[in-house]
Amino acid sequence: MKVEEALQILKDHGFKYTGKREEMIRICAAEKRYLSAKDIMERIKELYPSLSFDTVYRNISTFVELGILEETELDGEGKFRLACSTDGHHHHHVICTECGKTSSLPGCPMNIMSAVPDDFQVTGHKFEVYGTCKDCVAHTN
Amino acid sequence: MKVEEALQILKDHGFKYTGKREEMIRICAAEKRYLSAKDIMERIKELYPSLSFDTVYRNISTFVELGILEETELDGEGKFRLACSTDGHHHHHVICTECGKTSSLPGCPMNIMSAVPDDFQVTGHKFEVYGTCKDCVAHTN
DNA sequence: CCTCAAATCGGATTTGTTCTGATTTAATCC
DNA sequence: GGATTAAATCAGAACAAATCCGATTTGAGG
Repeated sequence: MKVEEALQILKDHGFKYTGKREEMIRICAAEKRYLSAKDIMERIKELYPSLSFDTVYRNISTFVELGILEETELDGEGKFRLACSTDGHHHHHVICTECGKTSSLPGCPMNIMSAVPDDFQVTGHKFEVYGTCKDCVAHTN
Repeated sequence: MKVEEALQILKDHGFKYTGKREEMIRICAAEKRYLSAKDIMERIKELYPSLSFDTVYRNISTFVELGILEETELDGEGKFRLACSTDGHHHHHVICTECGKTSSLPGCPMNIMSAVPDDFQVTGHKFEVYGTCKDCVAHTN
């Protein structure tokens, strides 16, 4: 997803444009990596030194609800990255547990889903591969 | 996994036997369901009314490290269930997001893993299907 | 039994996140 | 363009899950 698309989605849903929102999206768009709320805070401080965490958290959850950001959970805290599903097919990621960097995996093991017992109404699924990326392996040596 | 197996694992690793540990394992063994630390606390209060969180949390993480319990995260809190991988093949679950109830899925989409880029050293993976179980669907109607 | 490390207690503390009420600001309408 | 208004932001309090701490108890081995 591109920054402009994300801003359009916000507009289409009647949300106001603010420089802070755009900057948050830009920060997420800048890296193929999951960022924590704290990471985003840190980066946004350059442009908006007095941004409160409330704003960051509230905007993040708006973005997640609108499908602008994807969420996962690492080390007991929420991590976020710009959604990329709209770029093409539904797919999943390998995630570096050290730095959050991601890489796409082709396809989705949805075929298994046909084996889900009838007494469950499926609402979603998560498939994530965890690992250590080249850079982080190097660092720990 | 059976309660006796779990206790044996503890013994083999030089951990002491305590009634509280056994009871925690029994509680988890009693249901094919993910329980939160709070759930476990509640249930154990019948036998041990004055158990402290610390004990529950510390024991839970010991159990997870030893592979006695499996961990996941729902609604921003850790949930746990007795590991069942040792019962047979490596597999995954459908999880009811309302009550934590689980049902097994056959196989694992590890075949996709061959597509993981070389610059990632894989350490683990998670595949979970989420849904609402029959009972919980009925409840919300 | 005695000893000692491990386990537990109880409460304080930390950390990530959400809430609240007051203030500011972007979009709309005259 | 200026007034209006609902949304966005702020600052800090409040919250909940989880961890840490020093003091006390307890299981296992000698």
